[in-house]
Amino acid sequence: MQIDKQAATRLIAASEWFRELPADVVQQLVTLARMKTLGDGARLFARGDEADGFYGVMRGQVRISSLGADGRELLVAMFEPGAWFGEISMFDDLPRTHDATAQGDAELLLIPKPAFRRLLADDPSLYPHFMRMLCRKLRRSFGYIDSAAFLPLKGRLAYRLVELASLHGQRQPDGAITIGLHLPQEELARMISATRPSVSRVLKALEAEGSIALAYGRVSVLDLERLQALADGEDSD
Amino acid sequence: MQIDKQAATRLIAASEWFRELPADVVQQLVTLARMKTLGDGARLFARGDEADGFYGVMRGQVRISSLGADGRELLVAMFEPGAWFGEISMFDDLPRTHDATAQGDAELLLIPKPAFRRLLADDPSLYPHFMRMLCRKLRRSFGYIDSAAFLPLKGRLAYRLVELASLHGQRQPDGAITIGLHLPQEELARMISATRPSVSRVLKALEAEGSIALAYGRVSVLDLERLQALADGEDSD
DNA sequence: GAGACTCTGTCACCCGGGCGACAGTTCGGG
DNA sequence: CCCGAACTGTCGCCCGGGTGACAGAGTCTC
Repeated sequence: MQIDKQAATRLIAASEWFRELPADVVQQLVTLARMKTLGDGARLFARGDEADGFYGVMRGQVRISSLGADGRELLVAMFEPGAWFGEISMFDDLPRTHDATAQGDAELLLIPKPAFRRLLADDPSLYPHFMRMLCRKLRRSFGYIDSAAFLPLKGRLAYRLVELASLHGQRQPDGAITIGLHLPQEELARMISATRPSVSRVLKALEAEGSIALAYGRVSVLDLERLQALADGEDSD
Repeated sequence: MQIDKQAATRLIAASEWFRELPADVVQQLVTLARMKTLGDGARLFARGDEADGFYGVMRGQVRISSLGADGRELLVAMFEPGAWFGEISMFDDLPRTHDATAQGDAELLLIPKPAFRRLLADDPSLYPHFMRMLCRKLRRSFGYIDSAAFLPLKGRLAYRLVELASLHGQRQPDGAITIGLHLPQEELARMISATRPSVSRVLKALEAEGSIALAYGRVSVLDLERLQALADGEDSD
């Protein structure tokens, strides 16, 4: 698997994780990095697997999810080109917390764990930044927990749409925010642990209110304030 | 507020967070630490507050919780003497993520944020350890999210009891594990976002199975395996 | 040991949302 | 351009668990 040094350098240097690294360290990482190609639906790792390294997305998408004992899936995140994931096991040396599978053909850059750890050991000044990244993830988890604990389906969906808009949203000339993911209702349902028909009902309701616009496998946010209010539990139905 | 140097030294030196610190640094922390006394039910901080420091429990208990828009409470954790909390805001400099109130009269040790940050700055070798602590918290969050997403009430309760047993359990001579907290059903209900009557029903069922023993405001675990199986979603009702 | 408070058991009623199913629509590939 | 696959709208039925309420039991205080 030939590695595209240009692209790898860009992926690393532009990432939130490594953007503060000096150029020579980035180059060093590039030489240590490996390429990984995955076909649509291929599993990268599963919860409980020992971790091989830290992954960056070059092409395609990676789906992060949890599987219930009954086979139901909780869709935790979708990573797109430029994003990095899998860091937790780098820091605590424990197994993977989630499943990761390719969504569409994907190309990933892998920084092997030894390389990552050496990077840290060589330059401890990286820690504060990485720490902040972890804290951010924790805060996001707490937000999700609260939304799951307090909100009815409509609120949870609104919460998730706000998040998706901020992570994957593209502002349109008319002010709408299109979510740049293939988002069938089934997929949304898996994100908020609900069922497809329920999501359908609520989406229709939100559309009727004018809060969102719907297209085949696609959602746009028209009234972010309104969704935010719903996500905050302002139950003005 | 006079600070008991003996006790403070013990609290710091024995903690999971600071146990690797050399004695002189511990002493330095003691001199920088402040004492805080809280009456029953007094609020230490609320979500959104700016953070003043890192807290250790000397006496009493601290309740960590989240408040929904409708006033419902999600009980996240109860900290007892020896435990430390409030670290997230130390690392990312952002506001508190949860509410903290005293449960019964409590005495806390506060390491002010500047002191904590200086500690880190002076000795970056502390980072890896703190990072692991954060990762642990993240993993716990993920566990909670999964349990909330996949398990019915009975499973969620079992999950929580297993956790409580490991955090607050005291092994009895007869092999039972008594949970060393005052645990009325109302309290359990707040932990798993359910209602008291439902918890009552499920507790009775678990008692009838012989998985737990109940007393007034107290729960003992008799069959940890069984609870674990329920928490894993093995739905052999 | 009386009274107050807290905790527990258990009702009857209700409702959000799951389940299963099916028809209609949109899209994409040959 | 057509066919099959993927997606959506919408049923009717059902059930886990919420709501409100009340009586009984345990515990603490004075």
